[in-house]
Amino acid sequence: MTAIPVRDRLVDAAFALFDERGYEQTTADDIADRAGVGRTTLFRHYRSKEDVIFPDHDRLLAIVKERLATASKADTAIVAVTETVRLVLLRYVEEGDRARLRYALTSRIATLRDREIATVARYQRLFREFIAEWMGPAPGAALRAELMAAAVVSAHNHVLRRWLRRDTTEPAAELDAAMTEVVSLFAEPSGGKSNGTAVIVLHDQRDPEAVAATIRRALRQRS
Amino acid sequence: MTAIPVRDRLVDAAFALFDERGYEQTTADDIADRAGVGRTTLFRHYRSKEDVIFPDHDRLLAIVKERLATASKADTAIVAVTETVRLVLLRYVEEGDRARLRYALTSRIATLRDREIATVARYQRLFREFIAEWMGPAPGAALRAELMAAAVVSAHNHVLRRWLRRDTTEPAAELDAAMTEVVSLFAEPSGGKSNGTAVIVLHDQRDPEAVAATIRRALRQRS
DNA sequence: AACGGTGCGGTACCGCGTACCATCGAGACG
DNA sequence: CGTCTCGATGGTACGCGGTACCGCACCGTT
Repeated sequence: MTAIPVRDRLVDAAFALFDERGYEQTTADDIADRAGVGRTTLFRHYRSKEDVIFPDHDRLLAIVKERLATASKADTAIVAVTETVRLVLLRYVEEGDRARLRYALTSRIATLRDREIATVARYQRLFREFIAEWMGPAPGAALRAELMAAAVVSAHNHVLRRWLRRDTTEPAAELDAAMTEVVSLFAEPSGGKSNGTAVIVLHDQRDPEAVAATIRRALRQRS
Repeated sequence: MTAIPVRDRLVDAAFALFDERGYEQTTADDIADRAGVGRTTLFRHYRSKEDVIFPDHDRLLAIVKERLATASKADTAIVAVTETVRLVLLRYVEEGDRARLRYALTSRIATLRDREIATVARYQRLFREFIAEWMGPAPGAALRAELMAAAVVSAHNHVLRRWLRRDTTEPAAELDAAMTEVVSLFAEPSGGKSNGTAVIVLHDQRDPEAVAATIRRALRQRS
């Protein structure tokens, strides 16, 4: 009769009840009852009441870790990060309206919002460790790795939220653009060791003084 | 006899017990008992068991909000952010060993770590809103504001953790350096509107090609 | 001395999460 | 076909965090 697995029935019941009565007004018994199972079974499949409406982060975290680990070539590090972030974004997008309903809940309920933030921090940690290893033990690299990891995750969340709010229908393209901006923020000059004088002539829509200021800043940050 | 206020006694008891038995092995009754009060009194002063060992974030959040709100001059926006971040850092540093003990706990106990992360996110939100308003409704400003807020908070946390781990004795100076790096990352050319061609001649220790690449990147991120 | 406010303790209750045990159904095997 | 095993389920009881409510003692005021 009910070919739908217990886990899925619990998820459906939880989303429906949270939407109807609100999160705090829904007890674990309510969810189990609507799913047609006992309360024990609920906690057997999900660690907590919150877990029911959150995707399987453990699995996705493992995927991210694996994806980053299998990219040791120094040159492809940024590519690995970008592709991994896109992978995570697409996971959410695939969920469709379910992700939007979760977003509506996390926007209203402080408990769920905190939970979401905590999981995001775990992703950020993976990216930070990867970037830090990629940058090596240079002085200031730890800070730069932390800043870059934060930027990567923020870019992802920014685009994801825009998609959740239906502000965009092309989340993948927007993520690429956002990641391009992130990479350009942290781009370092290539490691050429020779000394010299640079003379650059360029056409730009802005005030030459402003351009010169930009250049001075860009070079200063490298020293 | 006991001139020490109830609130402080509870904090002392909580830190001591968490350190001795661990967080989960300590019940709310244990804390109240050691503080010489009833369990009811504990929850009258602190919203939850976790709250006892966390500083008064509500108050500090209000201070941050107020500090940012009283800085509308466009030119001093970065200064306002920097000074506000330093203000928060000094709050922690003033706590001394108590902050370090809390750090030891948040490093081990997932529940407390998640709590800490959630509060940090609230600070980040304040900075994001302030920076976004400062940047105005320009296209891409929302993303840049989010990235910058994340960077500001990450820089703060990076330096704070270094101080907590006794990796530095000059947290304020290190924060200034970190914030300088953050600002340089996000520095924009001044808003001159005129068109023109820039010719720049500069002396630099690096390969002219590398310098040119840096400049192209710096200008591209503006478009 | 009567009064009201304030801080505290005690009790009861709800709900989450865990531990433990009983049960049932689907094969495996004699 | 009977029985045994095993995995999944349900039920019960418990610990603990957090809330609501009530009663009490200690204040200063009038």
